[in-house]
Amino acid sequence: MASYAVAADQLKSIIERIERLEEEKRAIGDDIKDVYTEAKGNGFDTKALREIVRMRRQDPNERQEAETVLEVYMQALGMLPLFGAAEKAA
Amino acid sequence: MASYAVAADQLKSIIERIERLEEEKRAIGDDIKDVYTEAKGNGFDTKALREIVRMRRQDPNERQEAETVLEVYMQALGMLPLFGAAEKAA
Amino acid sequence: MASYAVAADQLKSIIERIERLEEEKRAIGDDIKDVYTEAKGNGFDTKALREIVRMRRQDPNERQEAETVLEVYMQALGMLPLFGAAEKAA
Amino acid sequence: MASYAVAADQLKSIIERIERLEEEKRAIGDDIKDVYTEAKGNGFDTKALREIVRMRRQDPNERQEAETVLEVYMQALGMLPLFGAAEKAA
DNA sequence: CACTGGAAAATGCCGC
DNA sequence: GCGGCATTTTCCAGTG
Repeated sequence: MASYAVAADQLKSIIERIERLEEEKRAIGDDIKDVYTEAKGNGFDTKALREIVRMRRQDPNERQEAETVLEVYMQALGMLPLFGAAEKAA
Repeated sequence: MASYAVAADQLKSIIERIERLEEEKRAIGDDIKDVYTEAKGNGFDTKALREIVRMRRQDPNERQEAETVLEVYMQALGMLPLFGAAEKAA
Repeated sequence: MASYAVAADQLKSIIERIERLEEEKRAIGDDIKDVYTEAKGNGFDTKALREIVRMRRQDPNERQEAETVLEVYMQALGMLPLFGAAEKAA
Repeated sequence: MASYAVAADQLKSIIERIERLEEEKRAIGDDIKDVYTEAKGNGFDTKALREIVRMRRQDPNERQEAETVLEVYMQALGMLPLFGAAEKAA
């Protein structure tokens, strides 16, 4: 019977730890939002900012590969790639 | 009192119409998923496919503008744009 | 070389199928919007309507989670289960 | 010309602040994952744990929607409200 | 007409 | 390794 009590205590502890961490995470998420809002107020384009952040987060090699696949498909569809592939080889 | 009954009938009708339409919408969503799955089975890169679809959906001018902003930011951050801007002017 | 052409055709076919399906999906989305708009014109509260639809959509899921250990955990945490176990067996 | 430099500095600052915050956020996300992993090692069902956390998170929202016409609609549709209106007034 | 909040899509992760 | 789930991000309608 005591074991149930122990389990209940454990459970409570787990849930509370998670909730505390999630609260922190949410707070930081809000901070991030604030930075974007402030940036916007200073005339920056938040969508472009987000894209920059995303690009920097990615592995350059992966990004490169993804881009290459994309261009092959665009070629096949007759969509001119915005930029030539040739100069990349250089 | 009858007016309540009428309203209840109207309400039911509204809800059911929406639910029917949402069911259709969901079914089409499943179809789309199937196409991607099949494409994947044929060796296509679904992520790139999704990007192609997204690009074709976008207004070319908007895409162009967004890209321009992005490059300005990348320049300012010393991130070499993957492709030169010069050739675009051409 | 022909294989590239084939792949290009396949690719076009895939993209077009997706685009067609997405167009259908979008049209249905518009229909749904129309129903809400019309309902609003008849004095219904669209927000509440959406809530109703959401609730009815979620119900089946809740039934499925009946077999989880959820209730045991809720008991241990002093959260009353929404419904007694007895009535579920019924 | 100096203004460009200023803007570039501002931009760098913004990006770096976001990246720092995202790193913190990611770290906390990892901590949360760790708690779940540890709990699992102690015999808890992580899926049920997540459900508990979600339920506790949603409760406040449900309280807020108390003032909607939801119940009227539910009545009209023969859906019993989860809780009586009387106890809400309390 | 910009902004906030909510729905939809997409990405990433975990379990099988 | 893949399918399904959860999270995250994006989009869009409603609102001030």
